[in-house]
Amino acid sequence: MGVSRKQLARGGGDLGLLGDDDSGCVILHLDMDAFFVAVELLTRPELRGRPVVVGGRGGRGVVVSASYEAREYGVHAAMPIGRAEALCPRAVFIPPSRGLYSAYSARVFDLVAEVTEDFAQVSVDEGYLDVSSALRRLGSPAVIAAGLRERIEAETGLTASVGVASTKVVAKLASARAKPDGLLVVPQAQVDDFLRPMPVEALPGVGAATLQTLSRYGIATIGELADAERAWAGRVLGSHGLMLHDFSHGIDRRPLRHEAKDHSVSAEHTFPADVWRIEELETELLRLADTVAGRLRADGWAARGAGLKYRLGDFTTFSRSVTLPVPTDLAADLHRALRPALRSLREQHSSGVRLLGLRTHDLIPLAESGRQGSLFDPEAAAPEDGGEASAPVAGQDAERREAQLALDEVRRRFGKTALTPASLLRRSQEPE
DNA sequence: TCTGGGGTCCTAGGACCC
DNA sequence: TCTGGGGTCCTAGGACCC
Repeated sequence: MGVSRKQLARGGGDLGLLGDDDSGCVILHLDMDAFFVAVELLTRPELRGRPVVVGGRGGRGVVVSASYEAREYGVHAAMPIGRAEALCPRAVFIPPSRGLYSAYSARVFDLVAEVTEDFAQVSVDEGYLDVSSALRRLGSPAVIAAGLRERIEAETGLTASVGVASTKVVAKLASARAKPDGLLVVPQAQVDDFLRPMPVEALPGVGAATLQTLSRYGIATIGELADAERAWAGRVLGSHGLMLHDFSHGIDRRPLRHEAKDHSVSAEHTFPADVWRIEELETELLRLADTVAGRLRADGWAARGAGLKYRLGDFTTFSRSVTLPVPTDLAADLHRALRPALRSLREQHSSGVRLLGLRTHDLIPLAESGRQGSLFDPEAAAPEDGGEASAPVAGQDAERREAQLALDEVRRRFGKTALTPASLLRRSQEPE
């Protein structure tokens, strides 16, 4: 597989940064170009070259992905769909098909894994590679990056941009600069020249709040942050500030792959119009519980904690969380645990509700065995003082089976689409 | 123009125990 | 009777990312 000089120069040639000195630049950041839109275009090639926007759910949706043609009109991700329509009325709007994107994502990361096992996928369309162990087999980092881009395009029809540098933060900024369909190497000697002119908000970790704080102190570029004292950044922004100051010098202490501390599974729903009736809120709570519980079971987790997210029409958001009496992966348990919180929030705040969310946290893995009731680890269920367990394991087993049977029966009778939350609700109220 | 959905990480205060 | 500090758990909220 030959890598042309031309391809190496794409996206970076005008900066004069690219080139032979990729020594030590073993970190690659791979970022698919307008990924969701690009996948849609594979099956609708007639839309190529036109402004295309993936996003939707009429009314309250946001832009998930916009083609580069649409971006010319100022359309970008996270923008309300209504505004995108106003900016670019002739754009084609496509509702997202997440399953399809996951399938293409898997194909892309299969190709990544052929380069090196030492990679970290950070989202469907983005990941980091450490190619130090692949150098002897595949060539220099720039050659590896170019080869990977070629293979992805050949095998999937999708284009990716790649940044090559010695740290994650610089590689990420490099791939952003290379977009679309580009490759950029930032040699170690040129990191400062590359970073300093950029706006601070280009740094990952600088969002609206941090940007406001920094601008209060007259800091607008990465160079200005780099010139500030590190200790000052720590005083103003805490540990976050220390990391950002490091970033501004191209220093990134984060490991390539880091194990998440707080794994969680959640679901949320924004209503088409604000909801006022408690019955409707409880129905939605049950629907969310069923979604989350199903995913917990599919992934083999039980939750020790559960939380409610409650957002009013004016966007003020409240959260309530509880520690569950016993770890669970059942919708009925989650619903029962959070219903009192929902009711009390409804009483405290009389205005309409825009969004309801349910999150489970403190997840523990279920035992692998097919043993029924393996969910309930006696140690977790029993009080430490050795006194009487608050929830005898056998009783929990029975309840678990019963609740599952109830859910299954409703599904059998009404089918999945007609999940009849009302009947589920009735059942889940019975234990009380 | 009016703000999705699924996540992670951090901080801070109060309860409780030693 | 008053006063400690450290550690851990729990909860609420905020910031950020894709």
